Amino acid sequence: MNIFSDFHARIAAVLRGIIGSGRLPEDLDLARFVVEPPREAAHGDLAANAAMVYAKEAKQAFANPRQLAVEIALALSEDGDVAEAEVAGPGFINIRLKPEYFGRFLSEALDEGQGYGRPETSRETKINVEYVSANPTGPMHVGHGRGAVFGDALANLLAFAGYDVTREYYINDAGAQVDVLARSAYMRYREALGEAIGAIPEGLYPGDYLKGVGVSLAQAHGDRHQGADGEEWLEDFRLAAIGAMMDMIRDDLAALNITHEVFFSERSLTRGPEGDQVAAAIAFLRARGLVYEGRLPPPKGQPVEDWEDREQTLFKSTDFGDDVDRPLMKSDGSYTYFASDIAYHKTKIDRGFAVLIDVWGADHGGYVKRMAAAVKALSDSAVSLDVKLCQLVKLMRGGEPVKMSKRSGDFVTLREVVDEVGVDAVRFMMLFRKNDAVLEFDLAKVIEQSKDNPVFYVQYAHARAQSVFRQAAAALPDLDRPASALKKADFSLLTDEGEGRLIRVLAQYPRVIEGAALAHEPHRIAFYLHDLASELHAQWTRGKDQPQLRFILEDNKGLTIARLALVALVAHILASGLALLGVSAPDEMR
RNA sequence: GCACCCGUAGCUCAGCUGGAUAGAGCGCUGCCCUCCGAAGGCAGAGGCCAGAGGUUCGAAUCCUCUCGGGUGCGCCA
Repeated sequence: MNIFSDFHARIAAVLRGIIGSGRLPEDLDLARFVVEPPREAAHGDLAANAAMVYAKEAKQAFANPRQLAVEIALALSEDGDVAEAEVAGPGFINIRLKPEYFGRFLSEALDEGQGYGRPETSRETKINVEYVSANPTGPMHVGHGRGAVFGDALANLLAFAGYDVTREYYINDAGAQVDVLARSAYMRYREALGEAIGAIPEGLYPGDYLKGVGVSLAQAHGDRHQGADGEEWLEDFRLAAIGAMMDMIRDDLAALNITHEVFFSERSLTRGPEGDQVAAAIAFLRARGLVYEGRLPPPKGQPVEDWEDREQTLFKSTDFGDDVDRPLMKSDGSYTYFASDIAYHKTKIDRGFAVLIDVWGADHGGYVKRMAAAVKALSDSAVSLDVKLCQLVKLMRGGEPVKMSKRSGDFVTLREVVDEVGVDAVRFMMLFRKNDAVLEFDLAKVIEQSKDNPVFYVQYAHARAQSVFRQAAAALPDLDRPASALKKADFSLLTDEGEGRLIRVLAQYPRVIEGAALAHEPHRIAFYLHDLASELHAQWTRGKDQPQLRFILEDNKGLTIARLALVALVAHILASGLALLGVSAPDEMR
């Protein structure tokens, strides 16, 4: 149950009445106004801006927005659930709800349990979330981890919001880099056969993580390819190395509780059973007059050393808002990465997705416009693409940056971080920041058991709620089994101001979910949970100075049940919200 | 040179797609522990929302420009 959308509907009904009387236009867009929590609690429980939003349309029949507001407020005062509706400021309609309404709300929300907050409107839109898509050439680093956690939480969120979500990973297994990988594996293969290979040559991947691949290649091929002149081993080694890297990446992801439903191979676009899908995609665009042969001006800024002015195959991305048209073929006749990516996104469209979300690193920001242009061109603007860019992660320890030398291949891997601080800390902290803001991740702080550590703070709130139930069972063993009794609690007993605040925060959860899902911003959930935890901790603390505010009162079972119900709902939301973030909700944290 | 992202308290960051007197944590100042969990609690100071225009009932939020920081700029993915 969402009290904001409930009242949005009620106000819309009032507006329809006014439309019926001819004083507002027939085609008024009733989705334009909002019902929201007022900043000041003194303003009531709900605030609506309808009168101001429709000020223009109301000009004929109403002298000013306030007059329209007064009429709406008047109608609302007739509503049995409304205690008071008044007009404030330039035309805000402030609504105070009756306690019985909140009682019904709490009862219904408890009934929904952990499903509380799920949007009431069920949407069946198919959404594809492509995330991670790290190159299969080595272990994942912390930056990859951010995109991974972000994409995963976003997918959870969208699924909770009722969308049909597919989690997908695009394996970049077709370019020159995987040849480099294969050659690097070849060095390790020779090493495994006992050869002294010395330092890994410049341009190859030096990391130790390929040693295992070398060993298994040596086992599989013996010394057959040792000292080979040509590279007839390349194809086999490439496949083996990619396979091993993907296994490693999948393991790293599993350590973060991340699994994808689809792993889509770039190579399969040209070598799969469907034939050359890149050629097909280009032909598709060509048929629409969006591909041509032409010349591109040399790029400004840093001069390109070997710039060669030549005619090339270009996609007319400028027709769709890009800055320049983009090449589809390299000078050696092979496809550009962009061409493959066009074909890949075409498969998403062909597979019936109406919304595409790509999660990339911020360094790929320059690529967004052309991809958006491609999706528009491919779908005739019917499919939307939202590219979420994740900013970099600054790894810290106790306020000091963690040194990483990339040259020696000695960088901190995602796996090392997860092993050190745990999944919960990594996931929560990655989501406790907007995706496009740089994230400082302090290895020391995130495992601190203190109020300063948001991970702990939120998890502790859940543990504390559970602790209340344990205490209740011990203190009042003859209490009616809470689970069944909670719904029927007399919520009118919850008259304390702190309890009122808690209820108001609870009521916002569906709104937060909806907003976060719409904006593709899972961090909003993390911040909301922090607020909710804060409100629970605050109420708990008030019980220290004011014993009558404690959740458990041995001499007042009715009030105790009502308060336990409140705590139960908080716990449900904490558990469900944390689950969306992929963070555990422990029952105790001793 | 161009494009995109960012600029909010001393620091790290929110700000619910345009709402009312801009918030949180840390740090700072001052109080508070016999008490369901003090791994805390309460109160206070701290702001030209980078700057200047514009849009309107109303702007941190939208538009334009300027300044400052980051990212990227055929045949890398």
